[in-house]
Amino acid sequence: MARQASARKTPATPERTPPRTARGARTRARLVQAARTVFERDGFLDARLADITDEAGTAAGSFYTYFDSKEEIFQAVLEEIEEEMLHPHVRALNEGDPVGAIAASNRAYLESYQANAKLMRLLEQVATIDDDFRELRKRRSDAFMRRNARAIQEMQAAGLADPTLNPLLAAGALSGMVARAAYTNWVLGEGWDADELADTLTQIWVNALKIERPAKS
Amino acid sequence: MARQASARKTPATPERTPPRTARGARTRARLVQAARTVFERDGFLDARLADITDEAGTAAGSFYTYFDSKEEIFQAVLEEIEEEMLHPHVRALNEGDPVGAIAASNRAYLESYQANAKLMRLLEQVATIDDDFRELRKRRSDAFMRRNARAIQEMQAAGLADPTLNPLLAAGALSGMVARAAYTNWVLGEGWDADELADTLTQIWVNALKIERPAKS
Amino acid sequence: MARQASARKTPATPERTPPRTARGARTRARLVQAARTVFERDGFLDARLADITDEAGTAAGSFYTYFDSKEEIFQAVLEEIEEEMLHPHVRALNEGDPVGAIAASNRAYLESYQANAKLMRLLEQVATIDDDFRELRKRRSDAFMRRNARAIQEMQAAGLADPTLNPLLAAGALSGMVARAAYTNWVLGEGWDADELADTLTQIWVNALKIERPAKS
Amino acid sequence: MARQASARKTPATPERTPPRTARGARTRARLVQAARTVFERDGFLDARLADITDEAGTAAGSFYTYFDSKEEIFQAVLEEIEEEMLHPHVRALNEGDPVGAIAASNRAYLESYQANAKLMRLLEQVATIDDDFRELRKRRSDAFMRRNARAIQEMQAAGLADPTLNPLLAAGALSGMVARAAYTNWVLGEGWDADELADTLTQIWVNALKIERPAKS
DNA sequence: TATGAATGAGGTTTCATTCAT
DNA sequence: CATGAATGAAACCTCATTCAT
Repeated sequence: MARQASARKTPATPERTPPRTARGARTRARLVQAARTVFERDGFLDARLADITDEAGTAAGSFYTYFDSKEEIFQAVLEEIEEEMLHPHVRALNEGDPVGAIAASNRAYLESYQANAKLMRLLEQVATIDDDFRELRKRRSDAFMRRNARAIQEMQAAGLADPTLNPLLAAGALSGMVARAAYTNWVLGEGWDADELADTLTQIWVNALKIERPAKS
Repeated sequence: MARQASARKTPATPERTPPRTARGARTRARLVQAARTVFERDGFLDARLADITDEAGTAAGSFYTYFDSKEEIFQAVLEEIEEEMLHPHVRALNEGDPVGAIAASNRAYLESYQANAKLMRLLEQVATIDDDFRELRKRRSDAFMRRNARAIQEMQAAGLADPTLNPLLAAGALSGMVARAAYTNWVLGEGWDADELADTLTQIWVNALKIERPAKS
Repeated sequence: MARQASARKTPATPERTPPRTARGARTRARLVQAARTVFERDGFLDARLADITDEAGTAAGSFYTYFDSKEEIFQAVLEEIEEEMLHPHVRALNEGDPVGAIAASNRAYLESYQANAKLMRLLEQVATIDDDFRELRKRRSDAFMRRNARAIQEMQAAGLADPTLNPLLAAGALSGMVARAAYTNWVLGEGWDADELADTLTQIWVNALKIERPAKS
Repeated sequence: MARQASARKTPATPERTPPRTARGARTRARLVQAARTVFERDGFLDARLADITDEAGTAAGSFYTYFDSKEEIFQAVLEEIEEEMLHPHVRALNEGDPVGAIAASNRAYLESYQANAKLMRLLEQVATIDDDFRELRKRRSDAFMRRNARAIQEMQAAGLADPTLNPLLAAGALSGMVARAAYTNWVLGEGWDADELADTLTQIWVNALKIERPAKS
């Protein structure tokens, strides 16, 4: 009796037989789109599966053709927007112009955050609720941090940055600062001016690392 | 999953006839203590009122003698520990030794955060779930931020800090940095060394403000 | 998230905090009574928990105050009628009059079976569906069988029964024969005359064991 | 739990347009084979049509090309194995050697039961659940019983068996005994030795009928 | 015929909240 | 005030069955 409950909500297991039909793909896409709408409107917790299927215009049962849980469809929502959402900006802290690189990086992060503010708020909520997503988020910012740490090290090696700073910690702290500022401004609705904020963050970053502006202004 | 949609109960109305008898006061205290235990163990969402009354050793119905909702008892938990938890540290950014003051402030914040890590994680969760608590938290960090902004302004006026920084934004960014670092380290479990972290944060703060170390105290 | 499912349907764990109130005891009793009614009317499979709570006149949720599953309340139904149902008859195969003892035993079994035919049919169904109840039933008939085996051995030792029979197997086979005949007659509705059936079973039993009728008739 | 209430689909109407093409015949056969596998593995109740079509490697919808219900395909499974399963043994109770005939009959029954134990368990379950299959099973054992009854009558007429026994009832009881013993041993897993069991059953049968061993064959 | 997605009724389960004792 | 049982509105999830391709 009693069918075993199959393992649930695993961002670690994205495998699931994808739709084998064009119609299936369309339905799945409608569900993911609907989920995003509902999640952004109601938050993860208050979203009911029925809301999602209603919004998608499918029967309640159809949800389970593609997903096992709210977590799983949330995962799908995230994947769908991975690119537009994930810091696509840190290209080059270590070009010829470190200050410009930092400014560009910060600006890119803030813009992307602002553009996806609803989603970021959502992520913040889910990370708070679900350990798997917390881990996911942590892994991502760790990667981001490590990249920044490397950049700092290189600047230190090049004699451009304060050599007494622990590069990993400094990277962690400064990356966190930017992330937190974005959160404060667009999720909590602080109401800072986006440009001023970007400038101040960059200024702090540059000051903190004691970056020597090369000859040029 | 389920979990009823969180009814908005306002932390703005903490008034409620307090227990009239000694027995009542004791029961209420047991409930608050139990709530803290359960919240810290299971998180706000997964905590059921039944868990709390069980832990407190009272009947389910007794809960409503003192509280109207989970939010309200959470509020009570927060109040009970207001002192031990809330930045008891920002005493003196503007003493004669600004660097020392910043270092002390940061250290105090981190220590307090570490000591109450479970609770902070909890607050983070609840703020994510309940608009009223989000507001509450924001008001608090706003206050903190404004105090720091004033201190920065004073240092700028005294010629001790980079005058080109927007003091409000800088205060917001740097306060957020410290808060985020604490969260990363003790909620997400980053595993940084507490002393090194404190030192680095202070160093960044000092660098960022370009604080001139006075001749030496 | 997601509260763990607590272990289910265990006839092995009859422990559960009993009602602490008279009202509670009454409600529980009403539920068990209702369950019996519904089970006997609809069978175990087709009985819905809602049917039971409706019949008992309680709210749907009240079921879970006392039971975790349909299996568990079925267990309670069984316990409630343990005495009236369970072969309370095999007192004395080994009295002075073995034939009379066998006749009495068989007759008692058949009468009890007939009186509880609906329930026996139910048990048969549940044992077929649920391994735990299959085990339960097996343990019971094993005990019955062993008692009979002992009686047979004693008769063999006393020179009253065919000494070449394996007593355990013979006891198993003959006990099973009676049980099966009862099942055939009152569950499958064979329509044999109860007295004739009892006589024939006894006659077979006596013949099979080659019991020497003592001097008397 | 759930499991839709078993819709009564009548084994009495096995007629259904048989597959018109060779491919159709193959698909149908694959389904029946798969059904047997799944039924034996999971039991009738826990078998889902999806399990069967998966196992058969066909689409879910294809099921309905050949069957209307789980009951109907179960019926087909039974028909497919009618021969190997159904008492192919009662050839000759009434030959010159009644004891030998009984022994052979019992042995054959037991062997066949053991060989198809999984299926017998299944039948037991389904007969418990579905009235039509209960009827089916009853009709079969009735037939078996009547044949045995005739044999007993003949032996009685020939002066070879206890003339005071009601031949129908005795046949019913003794046939049931064998069936029950087989069930106990191979479905409930009693663990008796097959040969000893066969010998004991035969011995009981012979004793019960008081069969006079003829001078010797 | 075969396919595989879509459907939705039906049942279960949870738990905040009320209420009689 | 305390108790602990009763309530019932939500939600979830399954799977036989239908249907467009």
